[in-house]
Amino acid sequence: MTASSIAKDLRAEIRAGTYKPGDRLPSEAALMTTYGVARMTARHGLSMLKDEGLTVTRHGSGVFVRSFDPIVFDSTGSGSDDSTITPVMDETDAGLTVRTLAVTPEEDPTEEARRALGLEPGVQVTTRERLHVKGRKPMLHGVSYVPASIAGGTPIAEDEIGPGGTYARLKELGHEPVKFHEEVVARMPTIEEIEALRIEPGTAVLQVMRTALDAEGAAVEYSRIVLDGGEFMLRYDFDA
Amino acid sequence: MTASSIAKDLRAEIRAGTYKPGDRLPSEAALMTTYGVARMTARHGLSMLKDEGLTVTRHGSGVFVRSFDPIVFDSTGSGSDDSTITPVMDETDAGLTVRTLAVTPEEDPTEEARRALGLEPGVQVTTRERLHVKGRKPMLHGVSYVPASIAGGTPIAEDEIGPGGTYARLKELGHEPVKFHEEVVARMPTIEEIEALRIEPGTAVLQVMRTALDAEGAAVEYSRIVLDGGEFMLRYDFDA
DNA sequence: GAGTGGTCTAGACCACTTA
DNA sequence: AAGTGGTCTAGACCACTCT
Repeated sequence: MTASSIAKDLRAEIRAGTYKPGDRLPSEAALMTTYGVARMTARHGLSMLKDEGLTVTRHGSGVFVRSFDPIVFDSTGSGSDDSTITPVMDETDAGLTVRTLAVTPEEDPTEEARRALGLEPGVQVTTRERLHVKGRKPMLHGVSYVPASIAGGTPIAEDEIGPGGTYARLKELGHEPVKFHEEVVARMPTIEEIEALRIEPGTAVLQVMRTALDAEGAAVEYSRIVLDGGEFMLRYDFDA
Repeated sequence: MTASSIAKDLRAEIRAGTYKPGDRLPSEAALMTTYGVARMTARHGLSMLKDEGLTVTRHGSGVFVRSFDPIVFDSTGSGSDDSTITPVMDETDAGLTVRTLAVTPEEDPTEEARRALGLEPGVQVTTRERLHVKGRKPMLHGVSYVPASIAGGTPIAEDEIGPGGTYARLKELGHEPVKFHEEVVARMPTIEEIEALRIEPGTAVLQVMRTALDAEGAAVEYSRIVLDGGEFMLRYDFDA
């Protein structure tokens, strides 16, 4: 018997519902005896399921079937219900609270932000870094860049930005975002993200890169948002 | 020395650019001697990088730094350039060709499709399954569901659907899609997807679930699209 | 204390790639 | 043929959880 066939059997049983979300799978010792393999082989079989995102392991406790009941991240939506957050409005629903990690009034932008905002080299930006938390679990990490020529001396460069967040302040400053451009990739988390968002092995992250444009078509904000793929679903509504 | 510290060193060297995309990393044997560890420990260190999506391994050849140069999947876009595909228009750019895998004129929908289309239990659908391929590499797998009451007896239920695909035929039938609703999740691929799309270890997939609505607000098509996360980036343009 | 998963060692044989 | 990664064994010690 091989690690792959152990994984195959357990995977089939999970799909069939023999093991349901939250259930514990057989221990490594149990798999060793039932399949007659060395411990490393049983472990390898279990680690395959973990890498597929089918299970989570708890040290000293066991291997458990994972569940997925996502929060909806709705960029195009205006309203929101209990399980939806609408980041453009900067509301926080779905039991999430925002923690502002850092505000830097003037800073050299990352190359990525500089290009998204269409800035010349050397031009500075105001940077806001935040974490959205649900209970004790960090769910979403966001960094927002606004040209310092717009944000300087305004609440955007302060720790307390006020109700409605960056977009509300931009509107007051005559730079209301009217168009948005988003790019989305799915990738495995970096080590830093695994720690910051406490991401389980076998979980991908969604990275959303959003550029907000004002009525003149000028880029007034760029956000780089990383979401725990095990916790979120994106939603977009648009016309043909 | 531990597996983690080997991974840490190599990760830092990849980020620093010591090893660039396409470069080969030190072999397991080399790591055993430089770090003075057993082979399984060196392997474990390398496998961490693979699981993070930083490297790809080629059996008998070595471990190489991965590159990411994505094709843009632009649902909201109308035009398209060399590296963009606009699925709503059913055009295939970016060197992709479509292979129709199966067309089923009448079938019970999956529960997922039934709910998205708002159909009563027992109502049947026309199903089209396709694969988008770039050279020999499968890139995207899509399954499309249209109520059989609409698609029956039309080219949508034929192998050859004609220019413009499902959306062009729906328009001719008086059910032009005017609104779209998309949901996106990032997850690890299933075994079937790993085989069908030839997905590298450490790569996530993007799953796009799209519902198309006609002018009456009726759902006329539901698509479930799975994209290789190592090959694609999604793009959305929308107004506030 | 008993049971669980996490890590590491030392060695074997196999499969694939490159030259 | 030599070098590479893929798999498995048998055993050790450690860290964490549960009762």
